[in-house]
Amino acid sequence: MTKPLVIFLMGATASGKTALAMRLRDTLGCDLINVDSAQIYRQLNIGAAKLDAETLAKYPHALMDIRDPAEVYSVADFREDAIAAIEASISAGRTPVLVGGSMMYFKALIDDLADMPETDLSVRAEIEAMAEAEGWPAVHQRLADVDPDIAATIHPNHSHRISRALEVYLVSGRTMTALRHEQHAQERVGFMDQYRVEAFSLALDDRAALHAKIAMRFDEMLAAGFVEEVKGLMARGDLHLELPAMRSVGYRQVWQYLEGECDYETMRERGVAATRQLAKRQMTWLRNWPFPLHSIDASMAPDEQLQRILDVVSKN
RNA sequence: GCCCGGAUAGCUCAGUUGGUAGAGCAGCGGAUUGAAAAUCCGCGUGUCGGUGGUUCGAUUCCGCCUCCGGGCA
Repeated sequence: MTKPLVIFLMGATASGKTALAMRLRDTLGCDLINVDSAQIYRQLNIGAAKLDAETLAKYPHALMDIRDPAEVYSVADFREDAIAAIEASISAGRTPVLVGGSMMYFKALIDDLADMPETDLSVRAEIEAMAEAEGWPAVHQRLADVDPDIAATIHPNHSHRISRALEVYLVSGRTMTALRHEQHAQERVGFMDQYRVEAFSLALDDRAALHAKIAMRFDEMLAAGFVEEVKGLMARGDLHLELPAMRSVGYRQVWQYLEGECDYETMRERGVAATRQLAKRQMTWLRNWPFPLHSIDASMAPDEQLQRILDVVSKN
């Protein structure tokens, strides 16, 4: 019994992964599944580098436009949705292709997540208030009192991770360490055992060229009406900068510009810099990925990129 | 042409009462178990504009030069 093929197309921002995915679909007739934490949201279009509606109709992506920007989508939500989409594709006799740059989403997919309580926003707010009053190192100390093992792996300033670990304990009465032990003790069938995963890493290795491309693309977004798009989101009245959707690269900077925090040119520079930093973090994930990736340099000709995937996939 | 103020890291600037210098941002590397395009950690040699002088020693004081602001003509 051969395992069903699942293709990962993991790329840093501005590496051309969307174009490659479209060619792959043209060639193999595969199903595209979005792995981008910003494209999950409706109304995040230009700044999220989302394909236009017309193209999306021809190249449908599962898990795209599935949340309102006021909502919070989590990596656990993603894992569940992605597995459903993968299963649907396979049972329809096609090959699922997961395309995107949210590396933690890919990571959670292959490694599974421990069975932990979902985020509780009110508990998170309590922890936030605690940090406000005493500082994160103090909150970290509280975490160390109940779960020293996890605290030892988290830096005293690492707000989000401290918050989450403490939240798990406050909500469930169980420590993250204990829950992770349980996870590892279970004999669950792993993602990698279940599917034949062929993972491709797409990045532009020439850093100067990558930076130039990022700047160019951000300018194109501005020319396409990115500021207007954010203005529209602001005008809804129910969105704010604390929401994950509005913290996305570019959206945050344009939002701050619209609030008068900086001038246009500064906004542009900050937006471009934030994109560069995102690409760098994505490349850190790819460089240190737990299993070997088939790497494709983004400067390769499109046909060559496609051929590289076909060569790997057609083996066996 | 004259007067005043600048010239220090890729950028904005601080500083050295004379002993060759440090912040923020950017950049680079790393971490990552329900916010992840998030969040956090680590990394700072740069003819201190040029050139002469004073000095044991000048980026620092003095002269001249160059460039950039502002003012007066």
